[in-house]
Parts: sequence; structure tokens; C-alpha cells
Amino acid sequence: MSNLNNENVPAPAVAPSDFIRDIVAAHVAENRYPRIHTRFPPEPNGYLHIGHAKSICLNFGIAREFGGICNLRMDDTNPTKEDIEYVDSIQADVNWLIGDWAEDRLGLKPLGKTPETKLVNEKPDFQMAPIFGTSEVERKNSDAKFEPFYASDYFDQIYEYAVALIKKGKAFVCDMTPDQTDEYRRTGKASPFRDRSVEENLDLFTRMKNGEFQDGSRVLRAKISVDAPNIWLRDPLLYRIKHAEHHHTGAKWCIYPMYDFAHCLSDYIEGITHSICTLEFEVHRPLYDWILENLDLPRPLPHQYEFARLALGYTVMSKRKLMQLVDENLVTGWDDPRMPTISGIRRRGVTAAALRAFAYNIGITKYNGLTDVSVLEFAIREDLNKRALRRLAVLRPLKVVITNYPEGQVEEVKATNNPEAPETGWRKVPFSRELFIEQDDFQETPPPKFFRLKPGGEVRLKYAYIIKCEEIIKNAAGNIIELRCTADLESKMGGATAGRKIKGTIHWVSAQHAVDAEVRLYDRLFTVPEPDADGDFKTHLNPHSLEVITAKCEPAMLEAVPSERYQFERLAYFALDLDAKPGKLVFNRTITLKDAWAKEAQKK
RNA sequence: UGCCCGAUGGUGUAACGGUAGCACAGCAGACUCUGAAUCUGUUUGUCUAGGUUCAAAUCCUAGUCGGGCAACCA
Repeated sequence: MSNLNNENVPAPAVAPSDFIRDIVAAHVAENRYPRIHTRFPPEPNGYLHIGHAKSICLNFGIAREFGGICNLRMDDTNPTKEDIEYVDSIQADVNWLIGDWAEDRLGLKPLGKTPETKLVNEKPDFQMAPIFGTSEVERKNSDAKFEPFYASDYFDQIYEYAVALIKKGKAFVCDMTPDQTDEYRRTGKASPFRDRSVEENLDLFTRMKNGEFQDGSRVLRAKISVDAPNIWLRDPLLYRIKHAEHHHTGAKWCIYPMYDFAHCLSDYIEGITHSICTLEFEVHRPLYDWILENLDLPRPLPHQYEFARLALGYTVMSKRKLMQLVDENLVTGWDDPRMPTISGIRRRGVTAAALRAFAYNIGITKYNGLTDVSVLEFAIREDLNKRALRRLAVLRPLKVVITNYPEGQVEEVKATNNPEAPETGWRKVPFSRELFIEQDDFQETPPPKFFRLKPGGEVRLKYAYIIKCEEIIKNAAGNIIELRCTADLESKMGGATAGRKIKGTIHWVSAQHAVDAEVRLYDRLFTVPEPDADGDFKTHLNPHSLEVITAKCEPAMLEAVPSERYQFERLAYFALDLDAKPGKLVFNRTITLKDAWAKEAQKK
């Protein structure tokens, strides 16, 4: 797969510039940190999607451009929603996306390693340093095993920090019900438990940890303010009780830290310098800072920066909605090629390089826009045009008999593998008396400007002869089932009349040599640009988002491999699907070629 | 409703007080043994109103519109 990432595809000419990179560049210029350190912290509660790809490209891109590191971290503080399946898929997707590009910037840790306690400026400090700078291949060949970081690996340390806040009188155990807590926070009233003694808080928090209390009966809250304008500063929750097994820590804990408490501390423990997240966390930033600033931490503190998440036309992006599509079998799985998930996009045949180019092209801002799918489609086509091997295949066959071509004769014509990459050479394609052409390439009563095959008209068969349609044969129902044509037998490449100017050139396959392939034609999943703008997004599902047909391919397709990309000439780009087996070709249509004729024909 | 954030062609972005540029999309043309690719040309824009300044997309004030947050989710 590695050759798919860079070969033949130019890197973006200039490194992108945006407000976050500007900030990082300024910090580098003033030597604020010994090294730039970002992180990509997904919660393992679903598969990664193209919005995450934007974040991955940002965080790893910065690490790459500024000589830094980007940690992969599972933000796993809620055991009831998370699962090991997602941990595995996240790793696979990240490795695929950054492979050959920022792989050497990926921060991982030795398997099973937990934070070390060190003395910094005479203060105890928890640290979790990454290993990095090894490629995936090197890691696989090494005896040592590596894994991503897990917020759950810091539960001991985060607990210690909670105790420290309690001891400073900056956190308290609250016994109100969830509803009461909501009510009090909304109205700016102080919890009746706010002024418990340090001793009582310590005792209660220990007993929370020891499992003496029911879920929901008590929480640990920071003591910041009862009526701050920013709700997140109104004595926010730090810990809640959940008697649940955790996919990574097992049954060790029955209290789990909230996102706000765990995230900033995880960043600190890992030595993150720039904690980049999406806009909805903007209002959490004061809390992020408050926690870190109230703990007497000896090392430089990380800072949070926010950017706008990706919204893409004709799809949905929330994990909840994507999971609904999966659970209700509206798609075949998280990696269904119609899904905006990284695994779906990959299965569809899009390369990592194309996805990265897309991420670069859309930029990073704080403006919540809706990116047109054409931007994604352009990145995919541009990438595939340069790398895809050209092949002849007919999706909807129409039989053609060349009446002046000898029965039983077979010849092989030379066909270019990829005009964009001449070094890929050429192959032989068999030609014979009976062929298949595309049904769309013939019209009995053609509209104006139709320069394909028509009665009495001529067209060039790509790499072969110019043919003329002499006769149409129909069945009893009146449908065209066969065309009788004559060929200009001197018009093949190098022939006497090869230079004749014929407006149309069409693709074909020799009937007796054609191989069948299952072809899955995908279209957008939804019929409207913003499926979740109103009501139920599922009412906007495109009923024609998948069509499965059997295509007739030139015999070279028998040698198709998953790592390659193919262009069925004049039609679309295709990639071999996971479901393909020896003797059973299955192709996914990644994306169609641009079709100027379809546009022209629509103008009527 | 409170708090926070944002607003540049159809879409996504750049311009960091000094010529509003790029990409996608669109349109027109050239070329073409892929109606692809490539090449050329081109339509379209600074939310509004005040202010500061020789000069404002940029700074200030107000408004308008849009988004986010107000989970014992992240």
C-alpha cells in the first residue's frame, strides 16, 4: 500500500498557512517550548470520519512542519460508550492516513507503560513521554511492542490531582441528584454541600472510589463559582460514579473523570504544547486553564486552540447518526463505501494522499461553513488521474458484429496503461469480430452534437478500427439487441487511414474474451446537501445510492490487485473491493470521470 | 434568555492599515484515438450603519445574520 501514497503524486507545493500554524510558528520563533507537541485524541466510541481526517492532517501536519510529535491518544473516560473495536479501527485508520507522510511524527508508547513520577523543580510531577521516529515497518520488526496513549492510563494520576484540589479546598463532593445539580447550576445557586470540610470531602471521595455509593448518588465538583456567566465555571463536575467495566482498565475503577478534568491533565502529563480541538470546546477553555493553573504544576502548561469542524455536503458527520445508519442496516457497516468514514472512503478506493490533499485544500478557520462535495471529488480525481491504470470495460453491453472482419480471427491491439505516466507502458487487448460496446454509446435517433455511434455514422474504437453502423437488429419487443457494423480495416494505429479525423472514440471489449466482474456503482448517500438540517435525516437517504451490475472487462482485469487503482476508460475510477476473491472480481466505483456530455445533454 | 465565537464571489479560503488573490464549481474556446486530462479566456465578492485614518476587508462602536455551549457525553 505504501506506493499508493506518494508515487507519482506531487506534494502540495507550499505548506498550508492558517491561524493555528501562525500561532505555532510564533511560538517556535520565540523558543517557547523545547519541542512542538500536538495530539489527536478521539474517543473510541465510533469509527473515524472525514472530519477526523481534517483534524489528523492538522495535528500531524503541524508536527511534521515544525519538527514536532503528535500523540495518538484514546480519550476513553466513559466506559459505557466505548469499545475495543473502535480502538482497533482508529489505529488502523490513522496508520493508513498518515502512512508514508507523517508516520515518523507519530507518538506512541511502549505497551503497558504508565506515567512516571519525577521531581521537577522540587515538585513531584507525572510524565508520559512518547517514543517516536520509527516507521510502522520498524516498529513491526522490533521486539518491543507499542500502543497509543490512553487517558485511562492516567486514572491514578488524575485521581491524585483530584485529591490535591480537595486538599486545597478547591473541590468538593456533592450529594445532589443530577436534576438538582442541573437546576442549581442553571439558576446560579450554591450546592448545599459546597462548604464541606476538606476531611469530609477526602473521606467521601475515597469512599466513592471504593465503591460504597450508587451510580449518580454523588459527584466530585470543582469549587470555582456558583454564578459565573460561563456555565462551565459554575462548580463543574470532575468525577462521577459509574460501576462499569472499562475496555482498557477493566474493573479497577468505579469512578471516572469527566472530559474536562481528564483532557487537560492528559495533555499536561504527555507534555502537549498545543491542544487543538473543535469550536464547541471554546467555552470549556477557561475551565481547561483553571484546572491546570490551580494544581501547582512544574512544567509549562499546554494551551487549547479551536477550529471549525468539517461539514460536507450530502452527508452526515455525527458519530451518533453514522452509528444509526449502521445499526439500522441502512448501510452495510462502518466501512460501507458510501459512508464518510475513513474506512468507508478507503474501501471505496480513495487514496490517503487524495484525502490529505482535500484536508489541505479546505483550510483551517473558525468559520462554520459547508464544504461543497466537489472539492473532495476534485482531490480524488486529480489523484486517481495520475495513478490509475487505464482499462477497457463495458458496464451495460450492446453486442456489435463487424461483418467484414473474418470469423474466428483474433488480433491483439496495443493499449496505453496510463497516458499520465508513460513509464507504465502498454498491454495487449484482444480484438475479434464480435464485440460489446456501451449501450449509451449508440443512439438510433441521436440528439444534436451526439458524436458517438448512430445509424450510418462512424466512430473510432479506441486502440482499434473506425467502424460504421450499417444495421440495427431488434428483438420482438422492439429493443435494440445487436448492431451490424463494418470496419475500415486500414484505420488501426499505424494503418493507411489511421489519421482520419473521427469525432467520437468509444471503448469496447471482445465478446469472446470478456471477463465478468461485479461492479458496485455508488452515488451520494443523501439527496439533499444538508440531510440533518431539519427533521429526520434518514428521510433524505438516496434510494439509488448503490447499484450492482455485471460488467464485461478486458481480460487484463483478471490480474487486478487491491493496491492498484483502475480507470475504466471514459467511465470512472474503480478499485477492487474487499469482497473480491480468486475467480470473482468485485469492483467499487470510486468516482466517475467528469462527464461534459451528460451536462450538454441536460441543457435541453 | 445568558455566555462565547464567527461573517470576503455559488462554495471553501488568502490578503495581518496601502493594487481584493487562489482553489473548486460555472461559462466560453483550443486540443484530444478517454466528451477525461491538459491549455486559454471569463462571470461573480469584503453583512449593514457610523467612526478613526491620507488610506479600512483589516482598527473602534452599534446593529443584522449565522454557529456553539448551558449532559453525571466527548
